Amino acid sequence: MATSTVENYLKHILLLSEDAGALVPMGVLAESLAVVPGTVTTMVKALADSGLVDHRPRQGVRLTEAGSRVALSVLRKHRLVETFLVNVLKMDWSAVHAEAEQLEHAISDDVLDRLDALLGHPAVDPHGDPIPSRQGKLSSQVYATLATCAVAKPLRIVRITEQSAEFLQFAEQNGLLPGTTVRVGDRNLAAGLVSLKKAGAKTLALSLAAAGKILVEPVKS
Amino acid sequence: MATSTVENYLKHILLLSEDAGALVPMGVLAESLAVVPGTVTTMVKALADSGLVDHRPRQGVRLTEAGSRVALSVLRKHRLVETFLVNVLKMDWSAVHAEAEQLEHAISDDVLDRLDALLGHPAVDPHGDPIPSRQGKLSSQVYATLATCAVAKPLRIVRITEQSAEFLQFAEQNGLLPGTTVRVGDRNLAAGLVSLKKAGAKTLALSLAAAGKILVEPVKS
DNA sequence: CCCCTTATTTTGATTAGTCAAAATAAAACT
DNA sequence: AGTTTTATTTTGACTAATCAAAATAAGGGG
Repeated sequence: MATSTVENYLKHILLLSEDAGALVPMGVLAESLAVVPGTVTTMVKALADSGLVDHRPRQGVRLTEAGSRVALSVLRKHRLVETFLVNVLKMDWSAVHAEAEQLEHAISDDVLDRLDALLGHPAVDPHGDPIPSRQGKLSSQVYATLATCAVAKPLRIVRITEQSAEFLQFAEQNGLLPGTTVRVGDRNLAAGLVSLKKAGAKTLALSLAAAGKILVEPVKS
Repeated sequence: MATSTVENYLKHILLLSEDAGALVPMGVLAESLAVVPGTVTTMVKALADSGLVDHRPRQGVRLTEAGSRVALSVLRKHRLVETFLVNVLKMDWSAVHAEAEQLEHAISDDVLDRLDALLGHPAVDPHGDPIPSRQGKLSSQVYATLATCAVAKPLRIVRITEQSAEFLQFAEQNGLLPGTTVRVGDRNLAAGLVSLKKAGAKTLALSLAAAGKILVEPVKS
């Protein structure tokens, strides 16, 4: 099991590499980790020995496949924990980053999966940053869902991520088809309910699970 | 801020001292921490230097006032986290101890308070062990509440911990007075609801907040 | 009272992670 | 090209936490 220091190095390398595979200069990494450059050189060489990074002396460092897996897992924990802290514990936006910084190293995969389910499998965290999937995919084209989007803002439904006939019928009967514009009136995570407003129609209540299957994008107005 | 190793030493000393102030032998502590005795001697001397414990050479160690505060705070985190994992994330009883062991060192007081509120201020964890109060009081005579007790088992109401007239009237009108025997039918933490069964009466739904104010004890039958 | 067992403490080493400061390589200007 | 600036790497040292194994007390029989 990687120590939390190792996890941090990998996470920072991931976040600092512009596009996948780009070399991160040692000085930049040192700055980001609030550590002197010499320390980074030492650690990075150790990480390279364990096969987690690829170290190009005097040039920089990048993640290997194995390192990338670890880094994405840590990032997933970080962002899901942030989402939990804001959506369930009603914590302040600005305070959650520091908290998550600690918790991301202490939380197990099992707990994480349950948290993910509780939150309705959000695609983005409260800041709008994409949450890597369980399989370690970090999609750049990310849609929010009705379970995770901003409230009160007008949204266009873009996709229903559920194949079952029952669910699709339910969506059709309530006019929740791709293209439709809706707004989330209120979201009560404790009760697992989302209330939805459609122009010229009465308010509709939706379970969190159902809401999580409806992808939306902000309407540019 | 105490390192998590320090927190662990203090927590173990607390749990191993039969009554407050009893000396814990070094060997017992070493066993409990899965560490060789020499290590414990070294660490305990360091803890004594920081004023967290009182070390009696060749006899044992006990917590000081300051050490006790830290230890109780860690224990509170551990037990509240366990309660959260079982009651909200529906994790297995047996698995939560190891998880909480990690999380207890990563969680802030702020997060803990919010978790405590979400759970309805439980007095005991899923194992029935008492949860220290925010002020660091660990009551030995501990009652469960309708928000935290075992389901389906018959329980006698022993106390209503709420002074407001409205609440007491509500309790009286629904026959929830000390001495009454009830059973919890189902508890849905996501929805914040507890359903209550009284012999020869229809099922009654109660909010988690209300349930948390009603202390009960198991009926010995 | 002396020896023997048992618990505790010392001593010397090790690992992970860090810093300060000197040494080195690469880039960037004249 | 030659020199200066800048980034990186080395080197030596430190802290927290640990172990192995030797040294030291404390008690408990005989």
